[in-house]
Amino acid sequence: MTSIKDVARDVEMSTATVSRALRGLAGVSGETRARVMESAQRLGYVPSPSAAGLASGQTRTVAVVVPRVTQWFFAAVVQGAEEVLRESGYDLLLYNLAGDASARHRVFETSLLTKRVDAVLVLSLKPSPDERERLSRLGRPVTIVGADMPGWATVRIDDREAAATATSHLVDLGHERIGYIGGATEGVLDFTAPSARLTGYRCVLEKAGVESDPCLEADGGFTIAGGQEAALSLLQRPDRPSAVFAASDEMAIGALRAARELGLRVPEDVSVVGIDDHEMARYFDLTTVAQPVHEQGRVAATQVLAALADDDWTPEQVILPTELVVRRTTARRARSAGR
Amino acid sequence: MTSIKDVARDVEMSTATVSRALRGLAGVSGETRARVMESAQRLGYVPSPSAAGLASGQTRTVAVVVPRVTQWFFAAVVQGAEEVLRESGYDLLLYNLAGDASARHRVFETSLLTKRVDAVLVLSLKPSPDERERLSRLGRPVTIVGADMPGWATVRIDDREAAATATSHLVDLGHERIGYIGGATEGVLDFTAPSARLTGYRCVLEKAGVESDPCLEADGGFTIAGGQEAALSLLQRPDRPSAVFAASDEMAIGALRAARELGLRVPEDVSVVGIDDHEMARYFDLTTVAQPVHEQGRVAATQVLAALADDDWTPEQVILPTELVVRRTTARRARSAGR
DNA sequence: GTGAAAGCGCTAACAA
DNA sequence: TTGTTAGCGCTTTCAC
Repeated sequence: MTSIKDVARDVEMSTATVSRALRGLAGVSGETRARVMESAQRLGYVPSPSAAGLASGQTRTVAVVVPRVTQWFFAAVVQGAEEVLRESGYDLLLYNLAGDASARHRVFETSLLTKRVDAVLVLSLKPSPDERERLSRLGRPVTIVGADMPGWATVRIDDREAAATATSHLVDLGHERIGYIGGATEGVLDFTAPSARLTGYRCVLEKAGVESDPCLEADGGFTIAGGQEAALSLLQRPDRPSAVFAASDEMAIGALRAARELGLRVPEDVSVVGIDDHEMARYFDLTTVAQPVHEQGRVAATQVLAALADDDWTPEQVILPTELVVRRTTARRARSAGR
Repeated sequence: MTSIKDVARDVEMSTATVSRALRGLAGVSGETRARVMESAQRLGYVPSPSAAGLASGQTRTVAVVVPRVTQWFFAAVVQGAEEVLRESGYDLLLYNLAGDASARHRVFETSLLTKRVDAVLVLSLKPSPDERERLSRLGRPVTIVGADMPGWATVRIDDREAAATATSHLVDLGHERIGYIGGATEGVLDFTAPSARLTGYRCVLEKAGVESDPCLEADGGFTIAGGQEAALSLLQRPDRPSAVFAASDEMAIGALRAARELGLRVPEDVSVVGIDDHEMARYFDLTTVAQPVHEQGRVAATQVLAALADDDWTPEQVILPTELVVRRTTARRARSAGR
C-alpha cells in the first residue's frame, strides 16, 4: 500500500506539505500542489481514514440511527441524508434498530458511537433523558429527524397541524364520526409524532363541536398489519365511523384493506385519509397529507455538516411544510353512513 | 477521553496486556482480565476504532453498495445484513447509488473503499469488468447479492427458474398470450436478473408451444411507474394479452394500476403475476413468486464474515429457494379474454 | 502470563 | 511556502 511517505519521497518534499497539498489547504504553491497530485495519482495513493482519523480526531463519518430501514419513510430520509453527506465526502454509518430494544440499548447505552463518528442523525426516535445525556456527552452535533425535542436540533413537520389538516378535510366533507388510528404514544421506539397527531385530531373534532369518543381511537402501531387490525375493530362497531384518519399512510393502507374485507366501499361507505404521501399512496388512490420525506434527510444532513463546520453553531429547529393531497379514498359523507 | 494507557496505569499493567484482556485474547490470567474489565468499565474507557484500525489494518466495517435504499427489496437485504454484522461487532457503511451513474463511478472507480472497509456487499449490480478488477484489487472479501457472477461469491435466487414458475402458473391457467414486463438487460444499474427472468419467461412459452411475440415484451424499468406504463402499452393493444408477468412486484403493482385505469378487471380480464413477494403484495392480493429477501442479506453478511475469519476461504455461490404464492390477481383464462 | 518497544499513516504545532 | 517533530491510541512482535 502506498502511503503519504511514498508520495513525499517521490516529489522530494515533506509529508506535511504533501498532506496539505492533498487536502487542498492554503499555503501550498500551485506548482507543488500539481506535482503532488500528479504523483499521488501515478502512485495510486489512497489516504487511510484510520490514520487521518487518529491524527485529526475526525472520522468524516456520520451515524444515522433508524428504527427500521425497511420502512419507506426511513429509507427515504436515509437516502436524502446520504446524498448530501456523500457530496461533502462524509460516509454514512447505518444503525438499524429494527424494532429491537436491545439494539437500541446498544447504540445509545454503550458508547458505540464514541470516537466512531463526527455527528449523529436520529430518525423519529425521542431519546430518553438518559439517552439524551449520553448523546450530548458525545460532544458531537446531533440532529433529530421527525420528532420534537426542545433544545435540540430537529427537522420535522408540524405533526399536530398535519393531523389537523387531515381531520379537517374529513370534517369539511360532512363526517362526524371519525375514527383515529395512531400508535403508542410511548414505548421502545419512542416517537413524538403519535401524540402530536392524536392531539391534532382531537382539537379539530372539538372545534367542530363533535364530541370525541375514545372508542374511536385505535392503535395501529404504525404498520400496515396494525392499521388493518385497528380499522377492523373500528369498522365492525355497530356505531362505526363514516371516516377514518390514520396517522400514517401505511396504517391507512391497512385500513383500506380492512374495509375491503368487511365489504365496505371506499369512499362511499367509509373515507380514509393518511399522512406521509408514501410512494404507494397514489397506487391506492389514497388521500393523504404529504410531507417532504427525502428533503428532511437532506436538511438534517446539511444541518450537522453546518454544525461541524461552524464552532459556534446553535441548534436549529426546522419545520417543513405539509400539504393535503386529495385522491379518491375520501368523499362527502353519505346520508346513511356512520348512522 | 480515557485511553488504554489510563486503564493500564490504573491496573498497573502494560497496555499490551490491557489490549489483550479487552479483546478476549488467550494468554491473560482470569484475574488480570477481570481487573482490566472492571477498570475499563469504571473509567468509562471506549476503544478508538481509528487507532485499532491503524494498528491492525482492520476496520471492522463492511461496505454495502445498494442501487437505491428506498426500494423495499434493497432495504430488506440491508436490514438482514445489518443484523448479522452488528452481532459480530461490525459496522455497516452504506453506499447508496440512487440511480446516479456518477455515484456508482465514485464508489467503484476511485478507491473510496480502499483502507475503509474489511469487506464489501454489492446488491443487485453486476460490476463491469473494470469494476471487477478494482474490486478484486481491494483484496477484501466481496459478495454479490442478487446477481450472477461466476467466480465470485454470490447470494441470489434462480431468476430463470423464478420467472419460469411465474410463467408456468399462467400457462397452467390456460393463458396463451402472456405479456412480459421486465427491465433493461444492461445499463447503469446493471443487473443480471432481468435477462435471466426474460429467458425463463421465453423458455416456458416455447415449451408450451406458444410462439413468443416480441410485441408482448415491454420494459418497466423495475419501478411502479415504469410497470404501469409498460402495462398500459401492452393492454391497449388490439391483441392484448390475457395475462401479464412482471419481473418484479413493483412493476406488477404498476400493471395492476394500468389495468384499473383501462377499466379491465383483474383477474377476470387480465391476470397479473410478479416476483418478490414485496411487503405490499398481499395488500394488492398479488400473486407472486416469493424470494427470501431478508435472508439473502443475512447469508451474504455471514459469507463475508466467514471469509474474513478464514484465510483459505473460497467463494461460494448460494442459491436460495423461491416459492409461488397464489393470491387473487391470477385466474383461469376467460373464454373471451385475450381475443 | 506479562512487558518493552516499535510502529501503523497521518495531522498539527512550531520553526524556518 | 515548506520542513521538523511529535504525537494520535492502539496492536504486535519479540523478549522474558
